[in-house]
Amino acid sequence: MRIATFNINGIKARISALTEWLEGCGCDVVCLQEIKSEDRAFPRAYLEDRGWRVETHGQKGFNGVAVLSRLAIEDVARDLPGDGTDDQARWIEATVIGRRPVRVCCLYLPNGNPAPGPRFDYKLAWMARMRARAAALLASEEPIVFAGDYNVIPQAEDAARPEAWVGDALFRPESRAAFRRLIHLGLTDAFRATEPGPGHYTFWDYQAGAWERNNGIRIDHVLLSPQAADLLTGAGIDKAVRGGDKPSDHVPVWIDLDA
DNA sequence: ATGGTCGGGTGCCGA
Repeated sequence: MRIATFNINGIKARISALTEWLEGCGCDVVCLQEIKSEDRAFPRAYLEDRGWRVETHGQKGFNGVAVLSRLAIEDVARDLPGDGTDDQARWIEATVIGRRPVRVCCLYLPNGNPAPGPRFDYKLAWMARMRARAAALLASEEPIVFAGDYNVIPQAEDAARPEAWVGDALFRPESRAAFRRLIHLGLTDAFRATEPGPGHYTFWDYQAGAWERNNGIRIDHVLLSPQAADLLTGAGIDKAVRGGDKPSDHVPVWIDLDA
């Protein structure tokens, strides 16, 4: 089972590039972030006609997540528990049925800038809520995948120019510590389990020729429960997508599970 | 549309 995560930065602007990538990626399940669309405006029928089951959790204008699946989907849940006043569409989870079922959580973690400030407070509170949700799911001892745009640069080696990110909400010690608290639950960073070392990025800013200079950061991650990590056979970053026509500023990250 | 660049809710704001 191949599962990917891709922050598409707007479904309307990305439908062509997304379709082209979907047709060649070999994915069974795709987690999308920043669909920037209400559910009723999402091109559900277009994707269903191409063989995908579609579950969305959108809102007008920004944020928004979706799960596409070639496999049967069960038990879809929207919103991250823990704050009934949070109306931002950043979380959807569902069970996909391969040779065995896998719980897939698709997340768009808050950016948090400017930091410090209320946006940064919201990011850290959201990460604490995610930790609680992950701990609750881990009690099932089933394969669970947490795939999405984490808006966290875990280590200096995950940025081409780490010095440029000091003080940014994506690289502040509090954000990195909260990411480590997720890892310390027993989760595995699937890409890092496969590809150690510097020079692997998933985001290049549209500004200042970041792509041409390879000035990237690794902020899109797939974390695995121990039972999912047992099934991991490969992981990768589809870097070439960034050089295509009308690209997102993020590229897809994928994993293969023996499931 | 801006500083540099994209996306959308718009005539800017979020990233």
